[in-house]
Amino acid sequence: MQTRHGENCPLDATVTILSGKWKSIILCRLTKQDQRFTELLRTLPGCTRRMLALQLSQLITDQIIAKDVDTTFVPTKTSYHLTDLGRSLVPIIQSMDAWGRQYITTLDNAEHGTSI
Amino acid sequence: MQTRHGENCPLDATVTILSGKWKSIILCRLTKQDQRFTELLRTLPGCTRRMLALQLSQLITDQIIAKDVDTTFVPTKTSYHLTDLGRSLVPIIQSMDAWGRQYITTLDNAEHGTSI
DNA sequence: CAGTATCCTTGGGGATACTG
DNA sequence: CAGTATCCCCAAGGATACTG
Repeated sequence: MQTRHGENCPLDATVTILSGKWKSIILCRLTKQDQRFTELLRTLPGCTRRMLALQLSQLITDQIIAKDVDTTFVPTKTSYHLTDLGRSLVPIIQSMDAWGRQYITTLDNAEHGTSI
Repeated sequence: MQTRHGENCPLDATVTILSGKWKSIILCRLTKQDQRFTELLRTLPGCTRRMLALQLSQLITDQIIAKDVDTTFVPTKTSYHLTDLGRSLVPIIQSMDAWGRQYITTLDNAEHGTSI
Protein backbone atom coordinates (compact mmCIF):
# COMPACT_ATOMS: atom_id res chain seq x y z
CA MET A 1 0.00 0.00 0.00
CA GLN A 2 1.51 3.28 -1.14
CA THR A 3 0.12 6.78 -1.13
CA ARG A 4 0.22 8.99 -4.17
CA HIS A 5 3.37 10.85 -3.05
CA GLY A 6 5.50 7.79 -2.55
CA GLU A 7 5.61 9.17 0.96
CA ASN A 8 3.87 7.42 3.82
CA CYS A 9 0.90 9.59 4.84
CA PRO A 10 -1.97 7.60 6.35
CA LEU A 11 -4.08 10.76 6.49
CA ASP A 12 -3.86 10.97 2.74
CA ALA A 13 -4.95 7.34 2.42
CA THR A 14 -8.07 8.12 4.44
CA VAL A 15 -8.82 11.28 2.47
CA THR A 16 -8.38 9.43 -0.81
CA ILE A 17 -10.89 6.76 0.23
CA LEU A 18 -13.47 9.44 0.98
CA SER A 19 -12.71 11.51 -2.13
CA GLY A 20 -15.30 11.16 -4.85
CA LYS A 21 -18.25 13.33 -5.59
CA TRP A 22 -20.92 11.00 -4.17
CA LYS A 23 -19.02 8.97 -1.59
CA SER A 24 -19.76 11.25 1.35
CA ILE A 25 -23.50 11.08 0.85
CA ILE A 26 -23.44 7.38 0.06
CA LEU A 27 -21.57 6.72 3.29
CA CYS A 28 -23.94 8.93 5.27
CA ARG A 29 -26.83 6.85 3.92
CA LEU A 30 -25.15 3.50 4.59
CA THR A 31 -24.19 4.59 8.09
CA LYS A 32 -27.88 4.82 8.87
CA GLN A 33 -29.03 1.67 7.08
CA ASP A 34 -28.29 -0.73 4.24
CA GLN A 35 -29.48 0.52 0.88
CA ARG A 36 -30.61 -0.85 -2.47
CA PHE A 37 -29.00 0.47 -5.64
CA THR A 38 -32.17 2.07 -6.91
CA GLU A 39 -33.02 3.47 -3.52
CA LEU A 40 -29.65 5.25 -3.44
CA LEU A 41 -30.12 6.44 -7.00
CA ARG A 42 -33.55 7.80 -6.15
CA THR A 43 -32.32 9.72 -3.11
CA LEU A 44 -29.22 11.12 -4.83
CA PRO A 45 -30.71 13.60 -7.28
CA GLY A 46 -28.19 14.46 -9.95
CA CYS A 47 -26.23 11.25 -9.57
CA THR A 48 -26.33 9.08 -12.67
CA ARG A 49 -26.56 5.30 -12.72
CA ARG A 50 -23.00 5.21 -14.02
CA MET A 51 -21.58 7.47 -11.31
CA LEU A 52 -23.37 5.61 -8.55
CA ALA A 53 -22.02 2.28 -9.82
CA LEU A 54 -18.53 3.80 -10.07
CA GLN A 55 -18.47 5.26 -6.59
CA LEU A 56 -19.91 2.08 -5.08
CA SER A 57 -17.37 -0.12 -6.84
CA GLN A 58 -14.50 2.05 -5.61
CA LEU A 59 -15.78 1.81 -2.05
CA ILE A 60 -16.01 -1.97 -2.49
CA THR A 61 -12.46 -2.11 -3.83
CA ASP A 62 -11.31 -0.16 -0.78
CA GLN A 63 -13.22 -2.67 1.36
CA ILE A 64 -15.36 -0.02 3.01
CA ILE A 65 -18.65 -1.45 1.79
CA ALA A 66 -19.84 -4.79 0.36
CA LYS A 67 -22.85 -5.88 -1.60
CA ASP A 68 -25.38 -8.66 -1.28
CA VAL A 69 -27.09 -9.93 -4.38
CA ASP A 70 -30.35 -11.79 -4.06
CA THR A 71 -30.71 -13.87 -7.21
CA THR A 72 -33.79 -15.77 -6.08
CA PHE A 73 -35.79 -13.16 -7.92
CA VAL A 74 -35.54 -11.80 -11.45
CA PRO A 75 -34.89 -8.89 -11.59
CA THR A 76 -32.08 -9.24 -9.08
CA LYS A 77 -32.13 -7.43 -5.75
CA THR A 78 -28.86 -5.86 -4.66
CA SER A 79 -28.13 -4.16 -1.39
CA TYR A 80 -25.05 -2.46 0.01
CA HIS A 81 -23.78 -2.44 3.56
CA LEU A 82 -20.71 -1.33 5.50
CA THR A 83 -17.95 -3.87 6.08
CA ASP A 84 -16.13 -4.15 9.41
CA LEU A 85 -13.56 -1.72 8.07
CA GLY A 86 -16.36 0.58 6.99
CA ARG A 87 -17.96 0.44 10.42
CA SER A 88 -14.63 1.33 12.01
CA LEU A 89 -14.75 4.51 9.94
CA VAL A 90 -18.16 5.59 11.24
CA PRO A 91 -16.95 7.49 14.32
CA ILE A 92 -14.56 9.45 12.11
CA ILE A 93 -17.24 10.11 9.54
CA GLN A 94 -19.47 11.41 12.29
CA SER A 95 -16.84 13.72 13.72
CA MET A 96 -15.98 14.98 10.25
CA ASP A 97 -19.66 15.62 9.62
CA ALA A 98 -20.02 17.46 12.93
CA TRP A 99 -16.91 19.54 12.22
CA GLY A 100 -18.19 20.37 8.73
CA ARG A 101 -21.50 21.52 10.19
CA GLN A 102 -19.69 23.77 12.66
CA TYR A 103 -17.34 25.01 9.93
CA ILE A 104 -20.23 26.02 7.68
CA THR A 105 -22.06 27.94 10.39
CA THR A 106 -18.83 29.63 11.46
CA LEU A 107 -18.20 30.86 7.92
CA ASP A 108 -21.84 31.88 7.53
CA ASN A 109 -21.75 33.94 10.69
CA ALA A 110 -18.50 35.64 9.74
CA GLU A 111 -19.94 36.37 6.31
CA HIS A 112 -23.03 38.07 7.73
CA GLY A 113 -21.14 39.90 10.43
CA THR A 114 -22.81 37.89 13.15
CA SER A 115 -19.54 36.99 14.88
CA ILE A 116 -18.42 38.77 18.09
CA MET B 1 -22.15 27.70 1.68
CA GLN B 2 -23.35 24.92 -0.56
CA THR B 3 -21.91 21.50 -1.23
CA ARG B 4 -21.35 20.25 -4.74
CA HIS B 5 -24.56 18.22 -4.81
CA GLY B 6 -26.85 21.04 -3.88
CA GLU B 7 -27.58 18.76 -0.97
CA ASN B 8 -26.49 19.62 2.53
CA CYS B 9 -23.69 17.21 3.46
CA PRO B 10 -21.22 18.65 5.97
CA LEU B 11 -19.09 15.52 5.66
CA ASP B 12 -18.57 16.36 2.01
CA ALA B 13 -17.53 19.90 2.93
CA THR B 14 -14.84 18.51 5.22
CA VAL B 15 -13.63 15.99 2.65
CA THR B 16 -13.48 18.70 -0.01
CA ILE B 17 -11.28 20.89 2.19
CA LEU B 18 -8.82 18.03 2.64
CA SER B 19 -8.93 16.93 -1.01
CA GLY B 20 -5.88 17.97 -2.97
CA LYS B 21 -2.78 16.00 -3.69
CA TRP B 22 -0.51 17.72 -1.18
CA LYS B 23 -2.91 19.04 1.45
CA SER B 24 -2.71 16.01 3.74
CA ILE B 25 1.06 16.19 4.04
CA ILE B 26 1.07 19.97 4.33
CA LEU B 27 -1.41 19.77 7.18
CA CYS B 28 0.56 17.01 8.89
CA ARG B 29 3.63 19.27 8.77
CA LEU B 30 1.76 22.37 9.99
CA THR B 31 0.16 20.38 12.79
CA LYS B 32 3.63 19.81 14.19
CA GLN B 33 5.03 23.29 13.61
CA ASP B 34 4.81 26.40 11.48
CA GLN B 35 6.67 26.09 8.19
CA ARG B 36 8.41 28.26 5.66
CA PHE B 37 7.52 27.94 1.98
CA THR B 38 10.91 26.63 0.97
CA GLU B 39 11.08 24.32 3.95
CA LEU B 40 7.80 22.73 2.85
CA LEU B 41 8.98 22.52 -0.74
CA ARG B 42 12.21 20.87 0.36
CA THR B 43 10.41 18.23 2.45
CA LEU B 44 7.76 17.48 -0.17
CA PRO B 45 9.75 15.72 -2.87
CA GLY B 46 7.81 15.72 -6.12
CA CYS B 47 5.78 18.79 -5.26
CA THR B 48 6.47 21.71 -7.55
CA ARG B 49 6.64 25.37 -6.52
CA ARG B 50 3.41 25.94 -8.40
CA MET B 51 1.51 23.08 -6.78
CA LEU B 52 2.68 24.02 -3.30
CA ALA B 53 1.55 27.62 -3.83
CA LEU B 54 -1.79 26.38 -5.20
CA GLN B 55 -2.53 24.01 -2.32
CA LEU B 56 -1.48 26.59 0.26
CA SER B 57 -3.67 29.27 -1.27
CA GLN B 58 -6.67 26.96 -1.29
CA LEU B 59 -6.14 26.15 2.38
CA ILE B 60 -5.90 29.89 3.05
CA THR B 61 -9.13 30.51 1.13
CA ASP B 62 -10.80 27.83 3.24
CA GLN B 63 -9.43 29.58 6.32
CA ILE B 64 -7.59 26.51 7.56
CA ILE B 65 -4.16 28.11 7.45
CA ALA B 66 -2.78 31.65 7.28
CA LYS B 67 0.53 33.15 6.34
CA ASP B 68 2.88 35.65 7.90
CA VAL B 69 5.17 37.66 5.70
CA ASP B 70 8.25 39.24 7.16
CA THR B 71 9.23 42.09 4.85
CA THR B 72 11.98 43.48 7.07
CA PHE B 73 14.36 41.40 5.00
CA VAL B 74 14.87 41.10 1.30
CA PRO B 75 14.32 38.37 0.20
CA THR B 76 11.03 38.13 2.10
CA LYS B 77 10.44 35.46 4.72
CA THR B 78 7.05 33.77 4.65
CA SER B 79 5.71 31.26 7.10
CA TYR B 80 2.45 29.36 7.34
CA HIS B 81 0.48 28.39 10.40
CA LEU B 82 -2.87 26.91 11.32
CA THR B 83 -5.76 29.27 12.03
CA ASP B 84 -8.22 28.70 14.88
CA LEU B 85 -10.41 26.81 12.42
CA GLY B 86 -7.40 24.81 11.33
CA ARG B 87 -6.50 23.95 14.90
CA SER B 88 -10.06 22.77 15.49
CA LEU B 89 -9.44 20.27 12.69
CA VAL B 90 -6.34 18.78 14.30
CA PRO B 91 -8.09 16.14 16.45
CA ILE B 92 -9.94 14.95 13.36
CA ILE B 93 -6.79 14.93 11.26
CA GLN B 94 -5.10 12.86 13.96
CA SER B 95 -7.91 10.32 14.16
CA MET B 96 -8.03 10.09 10.36
CA ASP B 97 -4.28 9.54 10.32
CA ALA B 98 -4.54 6.88 13.00
CA TRP B 99 -7.38 5.16 11.15
CA GLY B 100 -5.40 5.27 7.89
CA ARG B 101 -2.41 3.68 9.59
CA GLN B 102 -4.60 0.90 10.96
CA TYR B 103 -6.33 0.52 7.57
CA ILE B 104 -3.03 0.09 5.74
CA THR B 105 -1.71 -2.54 8.13
CA THR B 106 -5.04 -4.38 8.03
CA LEU B 107 -4.93 -4.57 4.25
CA ASP B 108 -1.27 -5.53 4.30
CA ASN B 109 -1.92 -8.39 6.70
CA ALA B 110 -4.87 -9.66 4.68
CA GLU B 111 -2.75 -9.47 1.54
CA HIS B 112 0.03 -11.56 3.00
CA GLY B 113 -2.30 -14.01 4.66
CA THR B 114 -1.22 -12.93 8.10
CA SER B 115 -4.76 -12.53 9.37
CA ILE B 116 -6.36 -15.24 11.57
C1' DC C 1 13.02 33.59 -1.17
C1' DA C 2 8.49 33.05 -2.58
C1' DG C 3 5.98 33.08 -5.66
C1' DT C 4 3.25 33.82 -11.16
C1' DA C 5 2.56 32.81 -15.97
C1' DT C 6 2.02 29.65 -19.69
C1' DC C 7 1.30 25.51 -21.79
C1' DC C 8 0.13 20.76 -21.75
C1' DT C 9 -1.67 16.15 -20.05
C1' DT C 10 -4.59 13.23 -17.39
C1' DG C 11 -8.38 11.51 -15.15
C1' DG C 12 -12.80 12.57 -12.73
C1' DG C 13 -17.19 13.11 -13.93
C1' DG C 14 -21.50 13.96 -17.17
C1' DA C 15 -24.93 12.36 -21.11
C1' DT C 16 -26.79 8.85 -23.33
C1' DA C 17 -27.67 4.29 -24.94
C1' DC C 18 -27.41 -0.67 -24.37
C1' DT C 19 -27.85 -5.40 -21.50
C1' DG C 20 -28.17 -9.77 -18.27
C1' DC D 1 -33.44 -3.94 -11.38
C1' DA D 2 -28.81 -3.10 -11.58
C1' DG D 3 -25.70 -2.36 -13.94
C1' DT D 4 -21.86 -1.51 -18.75
C1' DA D 5 -20.20 0.76 -22.81
C1' DT D 6 -19.10 5.00 -25.38
C1' DC D 7 -18.12 9.41 -26.05
C1' DC D 8 -17.15 13.94 -24.40
C1' DC D 9 -15.67 17.87 -21.34
C1' DC D 10 -13.48 20.28 -17.77
C1' DA D 11 -10.72 20.92 -13.75
C1' DA D 12 -6.72 18.99 -11.25
C1' DG D 13 -2.22 18.57 -11.73
C1' DG D 14 2.71 18.56 -14.09
C1' DA D 15 6.89 21.00 -16.62
C1' DT D 16 9.16 24.87 -17.36
C1' DA D 17 10.31 29.66 -17.42
C1' DC D 18 9.90 34.27 -15.54
C1' DT D 19 9.71 38.00 -11.40
C1' DG D 20 9.23 41.30 -7.10
